[in-house]
Amino acid sequence: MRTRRSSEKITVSIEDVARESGVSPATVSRVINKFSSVKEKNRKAVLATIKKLKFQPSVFARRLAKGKSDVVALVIPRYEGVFYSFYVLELIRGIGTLCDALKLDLLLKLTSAESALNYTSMGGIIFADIIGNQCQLSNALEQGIPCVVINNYIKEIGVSCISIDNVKGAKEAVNYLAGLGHKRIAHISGDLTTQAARQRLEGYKKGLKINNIDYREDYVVTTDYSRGKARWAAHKLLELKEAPSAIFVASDSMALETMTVARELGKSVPRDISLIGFDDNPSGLYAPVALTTIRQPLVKMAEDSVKELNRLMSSSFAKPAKNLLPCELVIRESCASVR
Amino acid sequence: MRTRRSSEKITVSIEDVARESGVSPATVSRVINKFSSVKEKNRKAVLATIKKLKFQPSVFARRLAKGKSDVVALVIPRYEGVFYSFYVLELIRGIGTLCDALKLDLLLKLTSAESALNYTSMGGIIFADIIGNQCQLSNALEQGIPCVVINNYIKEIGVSCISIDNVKGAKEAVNYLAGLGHKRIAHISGDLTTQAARQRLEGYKKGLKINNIDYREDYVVTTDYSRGKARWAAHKLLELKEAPSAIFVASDSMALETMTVARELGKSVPRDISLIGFDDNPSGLYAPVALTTIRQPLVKMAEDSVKELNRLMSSSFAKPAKNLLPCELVIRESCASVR
DNA sequence: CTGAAAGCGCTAACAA
DNA sequence: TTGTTAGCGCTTTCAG
Repeated sequence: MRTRRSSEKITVSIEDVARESGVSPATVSRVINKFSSVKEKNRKAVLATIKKLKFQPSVFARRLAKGKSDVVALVIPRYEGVFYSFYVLELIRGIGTLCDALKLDLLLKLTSAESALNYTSMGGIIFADIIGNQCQLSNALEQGIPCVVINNYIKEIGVSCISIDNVKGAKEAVNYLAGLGHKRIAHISGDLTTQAARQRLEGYKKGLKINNIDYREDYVVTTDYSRGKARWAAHKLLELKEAPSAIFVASDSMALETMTVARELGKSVPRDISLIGFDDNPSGLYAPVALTTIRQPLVKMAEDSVKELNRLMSSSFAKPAKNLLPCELVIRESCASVR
Repeated sequence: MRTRRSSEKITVSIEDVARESGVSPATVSRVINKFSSVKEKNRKAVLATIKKLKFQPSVFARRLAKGKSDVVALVIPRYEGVFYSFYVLELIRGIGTLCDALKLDLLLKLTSAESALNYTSMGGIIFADIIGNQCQLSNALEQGIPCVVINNYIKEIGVSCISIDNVKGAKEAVNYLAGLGHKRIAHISGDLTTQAARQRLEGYKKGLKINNIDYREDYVVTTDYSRGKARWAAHKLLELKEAPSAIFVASDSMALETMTVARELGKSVPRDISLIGFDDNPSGLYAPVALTTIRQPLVKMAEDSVKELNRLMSSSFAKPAKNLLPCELVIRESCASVR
């Protein structure tokens, strides 16, 4: 006897379709799953009833029976300033669009680094970054769930990584400034708990070395990527007795804040101070002086991450792959050469 | 006999926990679901085994058995320019954070307006906007799924709406300009297939009327919210024989584009042309001249939408509610008074 | 307070 | 080519 909890929501099941079409549930299932073995006549009948009854196969029942899930979880560690970084939005855009195309469900996990995830619903996980949530990553891996990490090149663990060459990008930025004749080049660094910030700092140092410029501790100020901190850092640098003539800033949004501070202090960009950012945030285009920056291929990273995850999800034999994408110097108007 | 498909993924089930703790599956289930009836001793034992075995209850099995889902789907119609509007990101941020807090799963559906959704997985739906996807909305409603619509005040249908008072906001913008002495006030409108754009246009007209300014057709240019179109519209208006002295632009990103065009044409903002936007996009702060704008409480809208959806999902008797939030004039530097 | 047993809606052998 | 049947892992009466 069919007991229905109450008349709350009327769900039409595969059995209803089967009865109505005069076939067995199995045949209906075969039609849904596009088995070629079903006789054309039956297929048509089933398809017709499905439409007539507005039947939609229960996603949960199907996943339970199949023993696997086509859900991609996008885990975004929630830290101060993530959302001002332009980074996340582009990622979501790229990942969301591709998931839709590949008929994968996208589960958005905007969560604190410590919170435990229930992995049973996830067919695979994309980590937008690893910031204090290594634990989530290693647990997932231990559970045998395919994972892709964006923005972090992790050598130690066998996990797929899609990241950009931050060191090279930063080096290039400094190189460019040095090429314009700058000797006093400072750096506003991001949150050093992120690998990207650490690598950009490293690239900055390398860039100096290549150009035989001595590293000065007072020329490096560390922030948490937030605008507030950027403002503070900009003041610190611009009010230095021997102020820098150029600053490489670890993100565009912070570079824009720096530009604002400079103007408030009566300094002209790029005449008095050259500025170069990182991200290619479109806001940089609308700044008083268009911002020179390092562009990272965010949408490509996003798409690659889904493709890679899909590959891992499709075959249990697939081995994780590491991928390092190049970034590109975008010259606009915020840097001048010094005579 | 337990047949396991292959040794692919080892899942530990509620039965394993039961056996290991010397109780029945039902008791384990009761512990998981925090039934107060379980004897303390048993609860402890079960909890211990759960930890020991790293057991996580299968989300799918649970949903199937319970017959309901705690998944919130956020449907974002994918149209040209959605992602440049700042709007979406703020929404995702607010919704994502609150869903996490309420332990609701967030399913992101970045999809074209025509594509059919499988509603069986969704406990409720938030529509980020209704743009050509009325069909998805009415189907969902017909299936009895709780829905909340953001950014659209739909009178005709019994569905919860969270929107802002676009008409009033636009009126206020025009009022402000008129108050500064402007008579030649133009409008760059957004995509008129969106309700927001239509209402802003309406508010613009009302604002003119209140101030006894005649409506001129050549002073209104319609776009699709994209930057390219904004550029075109700006040219069209600024190169008019009798050019306007002020423009109310339907979005900040378009206002910024307009500002750029004005400067390219050698016009100074706000001396030659006053500009006011809509959104309070932070980019406006970094513009050559800080943008005056109308602020909409996006994060509040986002949070309210989740709360409202949660209310609807919690009780099948809950009736949909309509909510109109006010917006606020933010005066910065892009408008000047005319003598 | 606990356990047995019957589903939830679908898939996947196995037979026919 | 199709139907029968036994699960997938959990919840939920209903007894006890």
